[in-house]
Amino acid sequence: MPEHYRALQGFKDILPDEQPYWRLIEKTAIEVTELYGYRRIETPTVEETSLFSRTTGEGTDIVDKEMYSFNDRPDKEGRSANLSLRPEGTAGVVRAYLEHGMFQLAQPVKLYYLREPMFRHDKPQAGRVREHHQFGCEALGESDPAVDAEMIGLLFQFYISMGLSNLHVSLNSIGDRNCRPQYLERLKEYYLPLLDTCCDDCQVRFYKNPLRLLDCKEPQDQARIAGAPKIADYLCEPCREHFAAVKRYLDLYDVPYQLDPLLVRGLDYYTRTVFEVISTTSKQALNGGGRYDGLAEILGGKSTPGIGFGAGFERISLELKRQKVAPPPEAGPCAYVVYFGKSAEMKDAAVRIVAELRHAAIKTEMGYGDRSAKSQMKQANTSGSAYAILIGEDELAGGYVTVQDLRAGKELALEAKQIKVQRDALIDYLQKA
RNA sequence: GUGACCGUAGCUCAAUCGGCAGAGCUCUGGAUUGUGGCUCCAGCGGUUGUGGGUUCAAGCCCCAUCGGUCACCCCA
Repeated sequence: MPEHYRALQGFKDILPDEQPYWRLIEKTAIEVTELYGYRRIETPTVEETSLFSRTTGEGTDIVDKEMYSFNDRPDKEGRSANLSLRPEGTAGVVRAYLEHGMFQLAQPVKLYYLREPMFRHDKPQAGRVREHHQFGCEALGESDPAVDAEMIGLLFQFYISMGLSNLHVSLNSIGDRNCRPQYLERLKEYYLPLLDTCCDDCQVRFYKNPLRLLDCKEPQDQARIAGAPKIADYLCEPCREHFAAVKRYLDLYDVPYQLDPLLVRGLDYYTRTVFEVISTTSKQALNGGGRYDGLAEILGGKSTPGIGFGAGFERISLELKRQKVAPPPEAGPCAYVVYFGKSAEMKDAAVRIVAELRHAAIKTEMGYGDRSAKSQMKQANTSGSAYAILIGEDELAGGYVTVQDLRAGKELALEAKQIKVQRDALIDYLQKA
């Protein structure tokens, strides 16, 4: 047993000082998604492993190397299901859509999830932890490219509303099951004669996931990538039209975007539109998303188009700090009750005042532990409280309290910043102050 | 999974050639027995990540291990 417990590698405490950033993200996300007609959904953190392996894809790193999977306790027959902490949000939402018959509702069904923990057993680094939190949207049951553009527009508005800039939207279409296989053949034809000069990773990619050949960062392979056939030139007519419409609608939404023919995304279920929003300064993707028109069928539902994205709280928070966006500060208390003297009667009176103020929804703190008057005043000051409510022998006897304005400077004489307020008039006084 | 750098008080960091583990901040108390920010004093706080090794002597050198940071892979 360890002598001192520590959070697990890649698992982070989200401390009070960090919370204002997360609150800003949450507040903005709720405002913007609901503006666009999305409704909140929360799905379980744990699902059957196969839900992810069948959708995200065998062969992807997420499924093959990074899932937290375990056997459940066996049932009466001794069978135990293999479960996983979810590595991403889309599969669970689509499962819920099918399970609850949401295909019966008016389509599309537009859903969002917020601050949902996701788990991937990666090696931690900047903007990457093993338990991370995502804000995501999913629009199910509609293939209209207006939905694609709307979602990207929503996302862009979300970032701008928080005060971020220096972001760009990367956009591509990776075709569908009609045209992508043909493109992949052409890509492999192109790469085959060059293969033995490619980097080791690309040798593997060629067989495992040829689309990712375009993702290679090795300098030596950049020239080959530049000369490779582009999927945009091989899209079938429906995909081409869909992509053209997405771009047109994005213009109507005033969303600036950059076409990136090398953007392919790592999850198997994507079709047609794929997008990321990338920080220009850190080069890191704050979110990733795309259309997944075949996903519901994989899960045994009828063919249902869908599109979604997941955005990482940790990365957004990092970017807010990098861009020096200050979240709204936490509100300090309005009143800080200070009591002079250590009699039980005195402390009872102090506790009673604190209770009355809090019941009246006035944010109130008090000194604890019978600290000295000076010490309590110091704490009142550092708490950021607007007023100190002083109660001592005189006040107790006279049925009043002394209210001291802490925002007034120390230089002011006591009389100038203190006022006697009758006990039963205190709430009224503070509410009007 | 691969690689680089780094682990000293709650936080930020000192410690000369290997020679008594320190400071600032925070917190607590005090500087006229009931009055805030500045100042001053004091206190709390450490098995120098852990385990070995070299040495008269290790925070410092060596090995291992754990952890952190960053990059790659991958991805939010």
